[in-house]
Amino acid sequence: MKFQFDTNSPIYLQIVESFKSSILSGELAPNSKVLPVRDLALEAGVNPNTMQKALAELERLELVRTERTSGRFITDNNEQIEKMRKDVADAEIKSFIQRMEKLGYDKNSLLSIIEKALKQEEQECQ
Amino acid sequence: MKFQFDTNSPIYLQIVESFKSSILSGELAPNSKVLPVRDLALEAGVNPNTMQKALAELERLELVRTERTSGRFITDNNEQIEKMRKDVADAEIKSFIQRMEKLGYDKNSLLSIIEKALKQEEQECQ
DNA sequence: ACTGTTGTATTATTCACTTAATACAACAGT
DNA sequence: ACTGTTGTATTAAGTGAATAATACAACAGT
Repeated sequence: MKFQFDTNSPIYLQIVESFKSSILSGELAPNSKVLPVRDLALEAGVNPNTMQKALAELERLELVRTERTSGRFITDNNEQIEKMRKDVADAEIKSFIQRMEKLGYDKNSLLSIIEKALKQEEQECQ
Repeated sequence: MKFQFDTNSPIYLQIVESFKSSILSGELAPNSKVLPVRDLALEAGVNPNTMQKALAELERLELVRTERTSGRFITDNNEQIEKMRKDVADAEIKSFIQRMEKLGYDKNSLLSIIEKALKQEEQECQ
């Protein structure tokens, strides 16, 4: 798990978002073990305190649980995961539409533009 | 022009983005006059220094020019505006697709989800 | 020439994020 | 019981964003 940070928002929040996506997509399986804080910090190239802050936030979101002192685990609440996944996707879409509209694209033009972008990406991946 | 800031990225950058969209969409007409820094700061509820920093960045991006001491004006370079608008939209779409894919949505499911969201929003606006 | 409006520069303070270096607490495995 | 691995807490220092309070510089309009 490699992180690439941008300088314009707190690192720990970028870590939270990265984990969140991985958990919601299932890339990190429910109930699977999370690496120790120190290892994760080393891997991501950040201070252990920063990683700890990110994990504490993930715990607050109930995406991760702590079993002192065996370590941390991805939540096993599949319903919660599926619900959050839908909520996050919904928010993502809404914010995307809003930003595109502020750029002057109306709802009609949006669909065709996205279609074009998707087709282009498919070709590039081949 | 009202701003609503979130706490997780620098205010001055959020201001830059807001102006940028308004300029690229044409909401702020080319060559039109920009309000004085102090007024804008007051309107946005931020410190004049913060607004000044945002405007300096917009100038660096050549979206705004300064005529000391008449004030600031939106650029009149329409080609540049149109080019930037396309570039920004393209980046916006790419980043959106990438984030949705990290959430586990493949390209096929994306289109239908967006269609649904667009239809839903149209109804809500009526 | 004067005055007001404009952008710009300077200095200081506060606050959150980040790093750093430790120390402590709880338990699993032996 | 011992040891190592885990999470957690604490204190300090450095950095950049934001605010605050001024002061200065350049010109337009009169």
